[in-house]
Amino acid sequence: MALDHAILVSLLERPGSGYELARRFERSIGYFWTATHQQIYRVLKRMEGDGWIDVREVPQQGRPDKKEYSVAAAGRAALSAWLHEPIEPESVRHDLAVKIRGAAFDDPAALIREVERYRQVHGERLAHYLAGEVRDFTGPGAPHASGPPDAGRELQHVVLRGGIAYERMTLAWLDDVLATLRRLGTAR
Amino acid sequence: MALDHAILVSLLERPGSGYELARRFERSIGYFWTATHQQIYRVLKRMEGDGWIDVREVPQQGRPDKKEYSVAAAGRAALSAWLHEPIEPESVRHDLAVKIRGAAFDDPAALIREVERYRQVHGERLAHYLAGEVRDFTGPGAPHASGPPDAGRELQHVVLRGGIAYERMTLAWLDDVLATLRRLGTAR
DNA sequence: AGGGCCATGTAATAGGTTACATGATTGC
DNA sequence: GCAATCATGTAACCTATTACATGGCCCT
Repeated sequence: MALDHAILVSLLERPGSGYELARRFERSIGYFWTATHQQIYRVLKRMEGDGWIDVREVPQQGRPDKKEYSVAAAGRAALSAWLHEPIEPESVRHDLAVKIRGAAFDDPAALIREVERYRQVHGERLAHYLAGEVRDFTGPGAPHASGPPDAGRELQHVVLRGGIAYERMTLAWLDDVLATLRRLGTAR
Repeated sequence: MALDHAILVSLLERPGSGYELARRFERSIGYFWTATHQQIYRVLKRMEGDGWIDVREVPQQGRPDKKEYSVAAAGRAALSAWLHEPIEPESVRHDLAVKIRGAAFDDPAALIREVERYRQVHGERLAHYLAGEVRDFTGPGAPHASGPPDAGRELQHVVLRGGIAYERMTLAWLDDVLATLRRLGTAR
């Protein structure tokens, strides 16, 4: 279970409310860990009960008040313990791979449209990551573009590079899949 | 939920027992979908109840008897329906990415050993996939190495190529991560 | 005698998804 | 007036993981 730890990391990077965390899980952190607001509120409540995080009620005008969470000493210790604990590389789950093998018992050509849709989603994700990279890391207006090396920044960048590499690899593979499906469609 | 469908595909490729399916999920099918025997037995029972699969008791000598499952007409129809249903590309979950961003608040150098361990596991997976590719698809003794194009075979191969591409990409990224961590370790 | 493989399962717990629920403000 | 955004939550259900449980055969 790493949702706890993903939330702790996000709150260390910047304290925020459950709602704000949910938004981050749709963007940056969400590139490599997903969570819905329901999950987040549940985990926040549990971590607050365990003394891992502190809450501060923040009144706002023109908006509902919010609870701003920040990481407490116990939470930092729990994160540190987890960081030093070995974890096994997870196996992937690809619906699409199941569908491709299943297509052998159905109509392979019918899968082409589905694969094209996948291709488009991954193309959009890649464009989004690349835009984020320019904005936050490599572009001229990027924060601390020239300055002392910042560990947090470097680490965020290397994670983003992983996302970019993943999307590029996926796009190339989807092209391979499409070529294979088209070949099978015309072979007979 | 695609475990049902992954099992149906596997049983279409070759009927087998729950135990055999569990072994397949450690290998071939398991490259892109994981499941433990407990999950598999539960789903088999449910699919049998729904008439998606048929069972045949197979007595064996020197071994416990087994139940051999095969896909029934209703199961084939359910698979076909799922194949024609659009699915969203799933988001990834990478513990390691959480750890890398978390390392900014701990000791980045302490992560090096963990990343090296990951690197080794992925290197072994790649070697395993490549050996399987030679054995089953590209090697001289591969079945149907020369012959008419076989859709099932081609589709299994393109899925395997996806696994190979994934492992290669991951290894390259882990090298990038290691270089970044080492740079941060020596920078101060 | 002990470990590993074959073979099937139950039970408890944790984690994730979906649907429902409320209510104010801002902009079109 | 309607939709979107901000903000928080409950409840039901489904899925997945972990631990426990059994028992025979084969090999060293």
